[in-house]
Amino acid sequence: MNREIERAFSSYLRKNGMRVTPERKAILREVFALHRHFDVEELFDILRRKKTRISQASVYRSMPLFVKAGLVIRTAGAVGKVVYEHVYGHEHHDHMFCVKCGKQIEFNDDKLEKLQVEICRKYGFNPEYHNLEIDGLCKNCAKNKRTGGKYEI
Amino acid sequence: MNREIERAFSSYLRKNGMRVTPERKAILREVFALHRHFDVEELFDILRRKKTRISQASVYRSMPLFVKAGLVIRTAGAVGKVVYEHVYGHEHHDHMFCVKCGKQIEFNDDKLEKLQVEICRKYGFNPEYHNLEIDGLCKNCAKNKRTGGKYEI
DNA sequence: AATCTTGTTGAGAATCAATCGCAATAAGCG
DNA sequence: CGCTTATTGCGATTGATTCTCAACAAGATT
Ligand SMILES: [Mn+2]
Ligand SMILES: [Mn+2]
Ligand SMILES: [Zn+2]
Ligand SMILES: [Zn+2]
Repeated sequence: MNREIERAFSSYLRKNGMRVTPERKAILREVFALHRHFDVEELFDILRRKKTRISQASVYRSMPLFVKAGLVIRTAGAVGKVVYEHVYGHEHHDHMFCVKCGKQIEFNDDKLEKLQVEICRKYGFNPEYHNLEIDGLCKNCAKNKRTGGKYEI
Repeated sequence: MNREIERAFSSYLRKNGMRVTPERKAILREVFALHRHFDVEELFDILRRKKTRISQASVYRSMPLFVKAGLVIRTAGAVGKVVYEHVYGHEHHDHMFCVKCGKQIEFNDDKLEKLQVEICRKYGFNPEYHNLEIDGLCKNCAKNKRTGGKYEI
């Protein structure tokens, strides 16, 4: 993981009278080693499978800190589940999600971003953040005709 | 509530070998009397405050039926909570959500919808449904300078 | 380096939403 | 009116997240 990230987080902690602990650093390291969306359970499993003896409670307690520090966001996942993704050093993107095979496509369209801002202006709304998830069928699943599908909406 | 909705739902039930019960009808009636996003807890409270003696389990069991029948969707709410909204007879719309006062703006922009379809085509993706939530500050809250805010992201 | 203050940790209990199991009930059909 | 079987209510259960609290340790102070 990047030194820069660790420094950014430590700085955030100190600025808010919190402490830099090995647990927090270890969790953060895993978050940035995971290049996909994940939930706390997955993250905890990974930490447990390694030597670390970090408690579940600490993982749950750390996530909101990462979010507030601007390093991680809560993002799109199966509806109703809390899912995270690291964003520090990444560009903003939106998602397509195949309801049949679970495939996830990340995309970024400049025209779309601009259009959203424009629409907000019409409503006098000040956008800070947005989340767009398009559900449907990926190229593969679209041709192999639809059947059941484990990721029902 | 509209007779038409009840008929549509009854028809869906019969078509699938399920039964039309007074409980299901009562829950559906409340869902369509509620003109905003809601979670199961709210819905159950409303039902309980009225004469009805419908169990929580029945409410939880009914929601997926309404969704499958195309009368209701799971939609945007505080991230991580399961929130519903009735859609039968309503046009598709997206949401802006004020993180300070909780105000919700529903909007529909044709250009935005078309652009999304276009982007999907580029990825060979077959969109079926999408969910766009823009978080930020509403007109009012934007001028009254930002402070805390009970609806943190 | 030793000491002090106070934020943090781990473990398990507690909480909360959602689901389940089952006996009693009642929808739908002949 | 009966028969079949889906549905209900209730309480128990699961699963995720939060809380409690005593032991610990980060970071400031001397
Ligand atoms: Mn992503
Ligand atoms: Mn809406
Ligand atoms: Zn697919
Ligand atoms: Zn507002």
